[in-house]
Amino acid sequence: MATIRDVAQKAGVSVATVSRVLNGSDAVADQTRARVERVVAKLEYWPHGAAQSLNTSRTHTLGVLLPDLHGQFFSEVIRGLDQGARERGFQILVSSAHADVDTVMTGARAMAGRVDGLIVMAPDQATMAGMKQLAKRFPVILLNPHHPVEGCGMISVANFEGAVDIVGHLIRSGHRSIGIIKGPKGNMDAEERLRGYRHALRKSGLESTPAFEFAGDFSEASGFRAGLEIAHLRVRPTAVFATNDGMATGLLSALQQNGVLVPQGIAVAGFDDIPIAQFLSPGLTTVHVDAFALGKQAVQMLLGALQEENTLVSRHEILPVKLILRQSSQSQLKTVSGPTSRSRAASRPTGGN
Amino acid sequence: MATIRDVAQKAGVSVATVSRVLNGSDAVADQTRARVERVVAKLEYWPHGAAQSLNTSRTHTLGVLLPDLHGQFFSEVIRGLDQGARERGFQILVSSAHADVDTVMTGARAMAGRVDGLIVMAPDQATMAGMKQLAKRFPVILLNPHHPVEGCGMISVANFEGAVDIVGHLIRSGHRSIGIIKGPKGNMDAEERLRGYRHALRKSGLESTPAFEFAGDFSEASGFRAGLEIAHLRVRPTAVFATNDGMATGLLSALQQNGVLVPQGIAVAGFDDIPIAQFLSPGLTTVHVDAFALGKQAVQMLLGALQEENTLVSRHEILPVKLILRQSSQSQLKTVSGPTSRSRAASRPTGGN
DNA sequence: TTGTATGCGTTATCAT
DNA sequence: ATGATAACGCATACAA
Repeated sequence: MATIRDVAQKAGVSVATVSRVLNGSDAVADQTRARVERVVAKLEYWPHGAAQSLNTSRTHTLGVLLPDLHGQFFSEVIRGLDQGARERGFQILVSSAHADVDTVMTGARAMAGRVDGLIVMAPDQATMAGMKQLAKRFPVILLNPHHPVEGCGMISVANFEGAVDIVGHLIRSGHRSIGIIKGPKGNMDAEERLRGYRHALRKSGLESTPAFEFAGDFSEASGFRAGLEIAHLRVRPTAVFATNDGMATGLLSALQQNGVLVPQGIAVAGFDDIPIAQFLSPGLTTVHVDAFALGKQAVQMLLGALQEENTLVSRHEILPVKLILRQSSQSQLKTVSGPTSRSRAASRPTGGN
Repeated sequence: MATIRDVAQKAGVSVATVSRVLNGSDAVADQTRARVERVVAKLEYWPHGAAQSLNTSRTHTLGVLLPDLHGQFFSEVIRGLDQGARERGFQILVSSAHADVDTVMTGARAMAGRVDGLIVMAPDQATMAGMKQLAKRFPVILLNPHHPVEGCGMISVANFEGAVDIVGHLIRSGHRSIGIIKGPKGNMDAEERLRGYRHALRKSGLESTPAFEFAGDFSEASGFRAGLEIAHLRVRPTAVFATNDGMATGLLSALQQNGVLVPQGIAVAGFDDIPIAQFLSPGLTTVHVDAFALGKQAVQMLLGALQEENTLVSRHEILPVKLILRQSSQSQLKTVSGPTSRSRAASRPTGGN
């Protein structure tokens, strides 16, 4: 491939002049500019990114460190990141599947000299250890960090508030026996949503019983498993709060396969409002989190920090959430008396309880 | 941050020696190696990626160019790409939302000198123009390209075969009036699936009527719109093939909201087998595409090409697909005589015809 | 307005 | 076994 020297030679000018033309410097004669541009086009010259960043110390790239989670929520965040970046002429360098501190640091290490800043998604308890060290090296934005870190920008979803809201909604709808499907251990979103659930119960004089706190890991399959468990319970809760929509999807599926009607038999609520939530049947009551905005906002914060140094000292923003009411929580509790719902079976009863 | 020179100075050796230690050269005394390693650790020295790639001409990074589409399928492909890459010590540089040739080329241009190769996802008719030019500059892998390009590696999903398969299944189930929800224009997957649909009909002596070919763009919302249209039809097809699962999700939702039972009233089939497909109710009959494997395979092909030059000349692999039968297509056509299904209503009939 | 020369942080070649 | 030094491709301070 042609280098800047090839262009200079063929245009009969110095490399400095070519560089000026390329970078839009005004101090160059129109005539020579035209000549250089012609050669650039003919040679199909593209500047070498690594060489550029080597002496400008700017890469126009943002590093993104992801945990192993997948699903629609994360993919929306990444879309937001990418779009926010491209709007400002940046690209994103991704490294994912980070379980422990070591893999995170290895990923970050490979980004040294290749990124202008770092966005770390959902570092859990285990991976938080490295964040402080990273912050010495790059400007760092933490998304939903397990706890605050000095020197890092942070954006958190209003998990606690959202959980309080949605559980409050279930309580106001008349439910007194409300279960929860928890998320992965050590995960901040999971912990905060659980805390909000317990808080809302306590606030209303209800007790949170361990028997109705079901294990989950944010995957559809884990929601399905919890759903099976619930369907076969002798005494079921009248409502279940799945701490993310993926698990709510699995939960709905398990309940319906076992002849438990939603919302008549059990009300179901989720969290995240992923795109398909409104297309489930029944439509899923959930807490809307604008994942796309979360990504975009993170990029903006990071890019802001790149312009004016030292603006990043432990800045912490909260992304608000919003309750979305759909059919899955519209239970008419008064008309349901027995432990099981009325006898009309679900469309595909494949088992019972 | 510390550079290799700082390390060399503090360790009392030359930069060459430090470089040897870092790159595991054997020609260095144990004693000096230990000394250098100690200094590296103390200074927290991390090599500068851009500088390394400047003279090795290796970046250990793969560029990924994405179209504007999103959804679970794409996010799975990206997971596959990322995991395939990280297993071989590579990272991926992402640039998405490419509508036309110009934005694609701009994205690619920003990757010059920063990547060892390129993976371009689903270039449609409009963006195909630039591929040949890209291939002169990087090793390029095309995923589901609109048409073959000389000099590019290619991996395509067996779209045509899958569509023939699934429509054949509907026909074998007794359906003679089968509709389709089409994908975006110019998109290869969409075109091939449509072609397969028509082929399967023709093969069985059925006619494809324009009236039963509904517009769509692979989004849930477009599937929902098509579903509304179908629900309100005077004469409905007895089965509908949505050309991806996202649209099938929207379709199911619209049908159920309008009191059309699936599969009793209408059988539904999708394409892709995204993770939630099995958790929809009814479970979605679809064509399984291993999106994760697609991504991983693309990386393998690209890395293979990086090792042995010239192995990439128009190599074309096909990713096989597999029919997945679930409840959404289990119609008992014989027992259904009228234009509407039997009287037992859907769980939430909010409208109907 | 243009050219020369230096340096960005590495790796690799060639001496020693 | 180790060190000096020339690239890698570009931007820029300084000279002209």
